[in-house]
Amino acid sequence: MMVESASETIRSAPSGQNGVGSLSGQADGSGSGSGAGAAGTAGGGAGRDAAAGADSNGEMSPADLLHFQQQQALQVARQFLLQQASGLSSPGNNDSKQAASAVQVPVSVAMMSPQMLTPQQMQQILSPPQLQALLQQQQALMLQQLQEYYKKQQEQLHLQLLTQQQAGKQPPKEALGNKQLAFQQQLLQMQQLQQQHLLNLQRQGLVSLQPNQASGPLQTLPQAVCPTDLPQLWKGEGAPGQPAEDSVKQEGLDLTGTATTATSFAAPPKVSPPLSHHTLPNGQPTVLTPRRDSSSHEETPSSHPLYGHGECKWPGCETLCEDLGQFIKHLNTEHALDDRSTAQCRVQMQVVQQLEIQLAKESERLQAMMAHLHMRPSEPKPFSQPVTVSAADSFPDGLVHPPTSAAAPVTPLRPPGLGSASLHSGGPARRRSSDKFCSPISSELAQNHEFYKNADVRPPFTYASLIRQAILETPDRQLTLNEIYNWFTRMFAYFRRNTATWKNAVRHNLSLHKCFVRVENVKGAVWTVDEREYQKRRPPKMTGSPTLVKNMISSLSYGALNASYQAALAESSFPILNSPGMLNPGSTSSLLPLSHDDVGAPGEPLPSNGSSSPPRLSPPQYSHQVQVKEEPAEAEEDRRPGPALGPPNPSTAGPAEDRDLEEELPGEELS
DNA sequence: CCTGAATTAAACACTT
DNA sequence: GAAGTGTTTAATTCAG
Repeated sequence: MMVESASETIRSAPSGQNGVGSLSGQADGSGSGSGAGAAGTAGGGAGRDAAAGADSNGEMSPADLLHFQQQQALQVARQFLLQQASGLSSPGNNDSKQAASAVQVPVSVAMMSPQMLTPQQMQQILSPPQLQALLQQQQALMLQQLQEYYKKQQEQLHLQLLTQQQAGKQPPKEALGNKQLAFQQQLLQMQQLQQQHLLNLQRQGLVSLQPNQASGPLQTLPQAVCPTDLPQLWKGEGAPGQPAEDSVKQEGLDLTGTATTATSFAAPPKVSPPLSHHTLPNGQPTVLTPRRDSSSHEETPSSHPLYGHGECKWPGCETLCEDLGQFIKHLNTEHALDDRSTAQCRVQMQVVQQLEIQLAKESERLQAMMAHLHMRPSEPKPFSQPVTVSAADSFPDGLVHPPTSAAAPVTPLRPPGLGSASLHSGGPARRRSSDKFCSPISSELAQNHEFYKNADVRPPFTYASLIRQAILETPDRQLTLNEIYNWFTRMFAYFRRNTATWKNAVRHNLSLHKCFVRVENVKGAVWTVDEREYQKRRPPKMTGSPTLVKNMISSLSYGALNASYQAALAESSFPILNSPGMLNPGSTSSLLPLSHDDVGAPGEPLPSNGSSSPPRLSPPQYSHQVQVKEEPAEAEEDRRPGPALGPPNPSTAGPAEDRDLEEELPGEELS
């Protein structure tokens, strides 16, 4: 299986280069090939290029390999995610009859999405002493077990890693083996992450995974639960549209006798202490419910989270076991601590991680919504923040973390604020809506600087905006072509390869856009940016569709969550929505740079722009600017590029810009 | 469906 | 002549 998928991915990889855009890339290749039939040269070129791509893949570099493996791991994770999501509806399905094993606690608790319960509610449900005792008991128990296992695992993993790394040094012959090893390493990383996550969650008390799943990632889950549905979940009505009645009923009967939030949450008290037969192979009990058979709670109720409905719930296993004893035996033999198991664990970890991230997002969104509506959230971010942080910081071992960027461990392949754009959006850099309306390249870049620097992910900006950024970042706002190249390679890992392509694109953009002005300098030709031109070329879209502007503004101001907004969020996870700043309604500062860049405030917050005044942009100004910004630009277009950059923000950049231009290009251009 | 923007590829001219 | 730089054209894709 490994082999097949590997080769397949390799095959498809060439065109995409970054794997992401393989589809469009291929289409491109063939398209231009056939289309270029008319133009003989072009066709030949395309063909040759494709061949070259294949070549380069034949001898995949280690980096490529790793990248490809990352993609694959993610793929697998996504699949699992889907599975888990569909199996979600039957949360506590597993037996509760049996004296609950330690793991069971979180199971039942999990269903109730505790993070949504206020302390008050909890107190209503349980008497304080009860609650206290319960919590302590469970937490201690879980913690102990998890830590124990985690420790063991660590040692094992370490050893494995060492051996793997050694083995991985062998060259071509064992390419395949190496791939597997590397893949497993990836998976190991994931697993560790997951373990840690679980620990953290447990520490935070009563936090479990089920709710996350219930609110699954909008991007991936087919039956994603929209935020408005969540309350229903809290009420114990089961996942909407899912045949979860059985499990719910079961849970209710066994534990509490009712299915309401309150009572079902009270279930845990029954949970009896340790008694688990052996150390649990993985600390996350709830997730491994089968999607389909979850409703049929036939045979043996078991105390093991990995055992249910007479079969092993280990991912991809489904081995039938007569009873618990047999299952335990099976578990110990088939799912011992080996490479495969750890790999699978790792995948599962990724699943959980994704879900947690999603939950965090939703929580934050809720916060923002409530803030907007002047409601006071009863519980300010139970663990939405920790989710992100915990993965990164609470890693005692430091064993196999991606040495890349800080962002990498949490969201391996995508920049924190960037969402899935680079992950599974169509082409690499094509169609970057973020570039148009949402993402301020400067702030986005500042935030994810490390990420782009290290991750081989194509930045979601247009060449033009990147070039501009490069130029504007310099003190004198001018760069030679070569310096621009260097900036690209310095700032983005992605541009460290494929040089011919993007360099050509850079040159092309420099020539194509009027906003880039070539200036003969003492030391040769340098390129500068004509901000006015740059701004001019963007507005049209905004002016063209007032509704769009409106939507955007409302989004920015946390207005109604209209459908398009949701869709956009789900689909592409706009940076603007995900960026930390945006999640905090109060922080106008984060909001400002955002628009001020792409709205085109000429005065970019540059390190050293002596002339234009960077620190202006007060909120009111900003919003005003958004709405009006077109006018000046267009008027300016018709008229001459005079001092009229419009009322909103005239004096700042306009004149300054002018001065710059006049200085650098003696009047000639600006036609 | 049309249009504009962006990307990619390629040819060509010019300079070093 | 090769390499780098700059300009231009064309094809394609995508979003509005």
